[in-house]
Amino acid sequence: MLKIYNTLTRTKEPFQPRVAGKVGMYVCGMTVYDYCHIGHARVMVVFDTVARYFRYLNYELTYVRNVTDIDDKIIKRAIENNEDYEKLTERFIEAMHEDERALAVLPPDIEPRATQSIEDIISMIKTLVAKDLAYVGTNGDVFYAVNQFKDYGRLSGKNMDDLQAGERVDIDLAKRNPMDFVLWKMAKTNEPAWDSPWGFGRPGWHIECSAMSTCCLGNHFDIHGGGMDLQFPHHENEIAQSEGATGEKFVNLWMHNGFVRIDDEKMSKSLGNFFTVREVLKQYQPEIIRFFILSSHYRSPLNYSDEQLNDAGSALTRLYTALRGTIVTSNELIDQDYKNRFEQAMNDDFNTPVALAVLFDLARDLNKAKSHEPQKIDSLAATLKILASLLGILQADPEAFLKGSGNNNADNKTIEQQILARLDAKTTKDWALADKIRNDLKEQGVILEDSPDGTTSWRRE
RNA sequence: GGCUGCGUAGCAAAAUGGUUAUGCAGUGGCCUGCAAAGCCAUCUACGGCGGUUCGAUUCCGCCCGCAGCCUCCA
Repeated sequence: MLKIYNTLTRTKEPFQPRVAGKVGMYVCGMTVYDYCHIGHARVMVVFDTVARYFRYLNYELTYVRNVTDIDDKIIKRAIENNEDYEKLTERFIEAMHEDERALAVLPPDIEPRATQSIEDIISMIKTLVAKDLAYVGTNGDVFYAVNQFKDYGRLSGKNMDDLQAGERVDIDLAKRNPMDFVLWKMAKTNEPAWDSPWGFGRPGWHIECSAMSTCCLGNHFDIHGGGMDLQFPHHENEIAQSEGATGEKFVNLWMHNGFVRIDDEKMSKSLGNFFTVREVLKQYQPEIIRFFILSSHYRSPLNYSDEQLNDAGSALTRLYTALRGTIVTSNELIDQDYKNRFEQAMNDDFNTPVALAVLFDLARDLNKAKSHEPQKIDSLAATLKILASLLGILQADPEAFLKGSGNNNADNKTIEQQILARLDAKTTKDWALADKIRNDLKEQGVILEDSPDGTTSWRRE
């Protein structure tokens, strides 16, 4: 039985789909004005893994992840770059897709964009205004009247009075209540704008997600996800908008992933302490990044450091080494014990660290089978590869992974030649020469491994 | 100040009211010409103080420390 932690109730709940056998999941995606950093990668990988697991459990999943392609930051960046804002967003959407593919993140089923959903957004705002949940402020912007929505603050555990007691900066006098938030923002000269009953402008950030999610998945759907920081105010506002407009319950289950940190501090654009995915990819194989992300539970903080990435690389190397030389053919050989243990881990709120631990136990068994019980090799290897596929890892050719890491110099052909030379030296028992060749390669980051059958395999460290 | 959450061995990271997590690193052994890889064995734990309990790292309370949200942020 799959259990998932629900932010709304702060407990793990047995997962109950709204419609038997089907799941609708919406995840807040990127605002595309810059390259994705490792924090964004975490969202993509985490929810990709969730999506893979739902499909594995035979749910008919509709996975929606939006793209925010119009907002203040985009406009600002476009002006800085002296670039058309649509060119800018196209560029970064393409870059995002490249990063996704590198990280083995399967594309969502639907990827709606704010600028392509303007009609839906306007119609939702109209409804909110008609229901008196929204009003036009003194500056012409349309605001949501937070006081009109009784459950406001429930998701994030905020109390309205406490919030108002807090020191809020820049209270916008156009609003009736400082907590009210923008639904429709009037355009300044030369800003991108769409016509609306309130004049030319653009949607506020929160409304687009309400409009796009309900359009794609219906007024009421199963799962809504995103980073922790979106809990308040973004998701709180989404609930107020959607439930306010439709009069129906919006989402059953809210999932929030933890942050990536650097030196125990949140990685974020505003702090400037972020690493982009493509930056990290220059140093590490993409699968190492994915493994690193899955090596901690999705709700825990994840500290980013070279040491951690290197460890992830070593760990993956161990798994691929176990898989080396095996041939995976059929699914029917899958080992039930390991499958059960793996599913148990994943069923417990997607506990990927435990799921990975199962894979390591499996790898040890596989290594043992290689020397003692060859008849078990095929089944164990198949089990390892199939279970790993649910996490989006171990799908590459082991040799390709083991030889492919590193940013070093020696080309494969030279390495192979050196190995042949060393094998000659070994047959004449010229250990000095054999060891010299091995050491020279080692200095270039190439590790040699002699096998009992007289051949030598190699990998990059 | 209010509200969340966290504090596990050298590092990372899980589970659990009494029994091996797991990975990397260390130590000893097997294997090897020597290595590497692999296998076997093994050393480092549960922030502090109280309480509940036959027994707590695990439940409860307090304290200390850390992070996040309360403003755009995955």
